[in-house]
Amino acid sequence: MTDTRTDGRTARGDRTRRRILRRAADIASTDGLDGLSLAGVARDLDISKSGVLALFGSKQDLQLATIRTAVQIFRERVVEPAMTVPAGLRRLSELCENQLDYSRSRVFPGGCFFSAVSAEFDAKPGPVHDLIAASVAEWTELIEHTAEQARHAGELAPDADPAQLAFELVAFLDRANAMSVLHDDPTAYPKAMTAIHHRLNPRTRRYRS
Amino acid sequence: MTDTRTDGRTARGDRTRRRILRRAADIASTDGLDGLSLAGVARDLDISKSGVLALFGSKQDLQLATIRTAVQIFRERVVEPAMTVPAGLRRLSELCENQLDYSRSRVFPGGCFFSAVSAEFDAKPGPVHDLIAASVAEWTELIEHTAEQARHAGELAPDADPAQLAFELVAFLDRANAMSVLHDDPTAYPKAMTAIHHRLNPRTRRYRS
DNA sequence: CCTACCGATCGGTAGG
DNA sequence: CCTACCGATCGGTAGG
Repeated sequence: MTDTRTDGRTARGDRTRRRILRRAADIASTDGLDGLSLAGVARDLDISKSGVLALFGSKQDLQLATIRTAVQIFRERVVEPAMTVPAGLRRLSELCENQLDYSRSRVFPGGCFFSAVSAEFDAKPGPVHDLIAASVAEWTELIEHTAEQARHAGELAPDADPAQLAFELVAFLDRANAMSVLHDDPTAYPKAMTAIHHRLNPRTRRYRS
Repeated sequence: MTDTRTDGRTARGDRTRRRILRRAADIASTDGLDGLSLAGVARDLDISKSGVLALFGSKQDLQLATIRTAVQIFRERVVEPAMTVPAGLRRLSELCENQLDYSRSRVFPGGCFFSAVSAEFDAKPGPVHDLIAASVAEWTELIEHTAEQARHAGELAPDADPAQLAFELVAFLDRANAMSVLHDDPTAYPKAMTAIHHRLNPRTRRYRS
């Protein structure tokens, strides 16, 4: 069970698993998690459909593992780099800029992975919906929490509303992604940057909820 | 060709066609335009799959006709009622409120039809993508045009940026729909209303781009 | 990880 | 609008 031959097989399985998941996340960002087919991802990676199924058990399990992979990529690309700057307004700005950069640079070919699959599963009950909703909520709560830290640090007006601010910031981020992917509109990201800076910069920080 | 028997058949075909399209729009708002299947809509309406195909020609033609139906419903529900109030700030406000009401009241069971199908087809080239993009652009251009009218009427600062204002307003509308459908969050629409009023109300109209 | 298979469902056609 | 059919593709299983 633990000899080198079995270890080699396990290691190979892990590598294949990661290749499948990365490809699955790319496919899902353009075609959706339902549009993601076992046969399709297998064909792309030159393995058999049953090979994919042997590693993941069922299509739904592949969908769930794909979402977890996208969460990990999002964390590495957007969240973790912002944790190197101090909590508060600077970190809030950094999170927004990183998210726009993640969308703009097409880390996933269909733009933001979560915008794509949220709209697909928002009205469909089940474990896939629930994992997407929890993953998205984690992000919006981070934005809101960071806004609250900024308020506590005196970087926002004492009567500022962190939940309202988070709503507006996330709205700008999502809208920029949608405009860019649907219309290929180059003004999308600059408009989001302008809107975000108006909410976060000193000159307009007097703005109240 | 024009006797009563043929007329009766044509009239029956039109009625069936409308029933199919209204049902197809409901299905597409939750399951997407690809999730919409000829057999599925036929089953729901107790007609044969080939009956649907006889009336629409192909699945893609059904998808295109479904989008046109949703556009018509959106116009009747959101745009036309706002045309009874004067152009400018009041109409801009009315358009936003009507859109929130259209989303909140679930005219389509999956929330805003266009948010659902935009995310589905934004990264897929073809005539369905193009019709969705054109329909969505018509709406955002109406918002921008109305903001421009408000500026000309002196209801916005002379240096206000209608395109930037439209970006922010549409962002709030889309975000409220997404939060409500994905998380069933009751705070979504009030937050959008708050954000919109801050952009459009006298007290904060001094806000500049 | 593989081949070989299963039933179900898909979009679409033939012919009426 | 219908019945009867087509090939293709789907997710999944058997057995290795």
